[in-house]
Amino acid sequence: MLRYLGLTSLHVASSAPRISASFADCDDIRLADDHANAGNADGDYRHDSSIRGPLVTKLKSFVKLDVNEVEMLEGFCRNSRSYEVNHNLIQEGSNPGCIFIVLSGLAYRFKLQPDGHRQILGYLVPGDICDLSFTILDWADHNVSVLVPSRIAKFPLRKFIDSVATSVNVTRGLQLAAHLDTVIMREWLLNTGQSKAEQKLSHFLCEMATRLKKVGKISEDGWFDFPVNQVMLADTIGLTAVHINRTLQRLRRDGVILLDRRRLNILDMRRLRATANFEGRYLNSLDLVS
Amino acid sequence: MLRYLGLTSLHVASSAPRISASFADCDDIRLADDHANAGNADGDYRHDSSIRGPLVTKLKSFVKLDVNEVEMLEGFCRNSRSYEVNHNLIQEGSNPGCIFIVLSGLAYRFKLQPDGHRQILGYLVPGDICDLSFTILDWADHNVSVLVPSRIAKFPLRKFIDSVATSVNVTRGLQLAAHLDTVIMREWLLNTGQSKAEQKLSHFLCEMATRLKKVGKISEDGWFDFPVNQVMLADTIGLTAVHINRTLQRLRRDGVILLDRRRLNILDMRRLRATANFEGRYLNSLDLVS
DNA sequence: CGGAAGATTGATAACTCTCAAAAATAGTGG
DNA sequence: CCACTATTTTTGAGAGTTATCAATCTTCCG
Repeated sequence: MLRYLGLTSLHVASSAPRISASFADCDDIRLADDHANAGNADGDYRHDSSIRGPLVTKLKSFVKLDVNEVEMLEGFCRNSRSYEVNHNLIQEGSNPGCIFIVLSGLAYRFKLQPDGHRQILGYLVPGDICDLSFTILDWADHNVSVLVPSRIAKFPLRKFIDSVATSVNVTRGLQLAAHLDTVIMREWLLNTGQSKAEQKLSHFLCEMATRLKKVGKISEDGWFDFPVNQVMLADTIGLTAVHINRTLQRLRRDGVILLDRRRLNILDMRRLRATANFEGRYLNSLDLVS
Repeated sequence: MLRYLGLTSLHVASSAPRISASFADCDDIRLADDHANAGNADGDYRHDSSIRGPLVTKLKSFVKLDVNEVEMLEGFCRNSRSYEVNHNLIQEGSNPGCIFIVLSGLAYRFKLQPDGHRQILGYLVPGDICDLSFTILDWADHNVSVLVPSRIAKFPLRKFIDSVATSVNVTRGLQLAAHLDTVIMREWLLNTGQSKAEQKLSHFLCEMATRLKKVGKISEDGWFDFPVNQVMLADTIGLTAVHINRTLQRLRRDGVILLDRRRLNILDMRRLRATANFEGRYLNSLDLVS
């Protein structure tokens, strides 16, 4: 029952004014290991997500999985460790030879240009894999780094490909996961093409909130860890940090969001979505209808 | 030998001041049909590209193909027709049930927002397929339209998937083609994140020139059809048409490009690449090393 | 020829960047 | 727990870039 206590304490903590660890890895370490072989009967999703780890939760939103398939996915996550801030998981131009699965924390994809410009290309929340495209070409065209202390599983690419091939459902689930990455990227293209800073920023906040909510990282009172600093926000949506700062201030002044010490609370989602022109559908468009 | 005459006339025409048809479909119609069953021995690539059609050329840059595999690809292109400007190939939210292969001309992917903003997400040059992701999910998250009169092949999705599955090389070639689309999209994200109009526009021109050159659409004297008007350029890189106009003028005044009546000539590629921070490597990174 | 679409121009407003400095916060070791 | 440093956030002023709007000119096409 210790495991449940661990979970409970997490949930309780989340209504306290500050959750220091929901993004850090300490909470989830035991979960990932203790419950690897659990094989519980299907419960509700919130329950599942905590017990089974985020990868299973994510794939279960795409496809039905039997016990063996869940076991396979958990096997991918068994060998995990904690990475410190700024650890480079994948280097542009390298051949990683393995895939990484984010179990807790936050990672990001980015490119660097000779002129110093850093463009952030995407974020990886718990349950996300980097990089499924290695099953096609084991050569990275961009970097992946860790944003906060994160627990991340590593699994040999060759074994991964062979395992996945044994299950139609897992194969399809992972294909859909990869496709969702593409869909999100297209939405980013749409968003960065917008002219106004407030709209771009709002859209990004909407997306992150929606994705984090899906993996249970937002507490009931609406607060969630949001460790993306203003320089990163700038490199994400293609503005300067100073301008990000002023845009955030406007959102705060208008009572749309609260943002303090790397924790965010969206007070007026309706308004944020409106200014963002945010249609969350693309994030759920691949989900099972059932 | 009529076929060769057809080719020759195309090549000759390309050194004349104006090539009216290199983007239009009339030239390629016969090629696609007449040579579907040619099965020539391997010649040099330039030769292949004209005779075999752009799809085979493209995949041959990724993988080695035997006669049967070439035949399969040509089979995909056999049922082709000409589409007029602005014909909508794929509608957001629809289930096309087939794939389209651009044989000649130019098509583009785009999204429309409620506020009227149109974002162009990518261009399809001859040899490009839309959309390989339908093999995963037959549901379009964006639109695809035709920019100039274009010859485009249509092939049933179900049959496509089954055929492809019979060949390891074709499967891998198509996977790489899909992956290249992703790589290009990431580069767009990098590019649209840049701050300066001149850089963004230059980068886009570099990319299009490089891709079109690869499929033999640029004549020896450097001219090529470039039917992307200033409104579309604006919607591509996220600026207004007026600003595009002024940026183009600067590029012309500086002697970097010539652009007249939908035909473009890049006079100073070195300078264009420099202002664009363009590293064409990403476009060739999946090619066979051989 | 005549209308439609596309390109160009000018003036002005709005937005975003740059630079530099100060304030607040986070992280570290004593 | 405090002191100290590094990082991050905030502020201000001014310059530079881009958007907006409306009009004119050019090209395209039937």
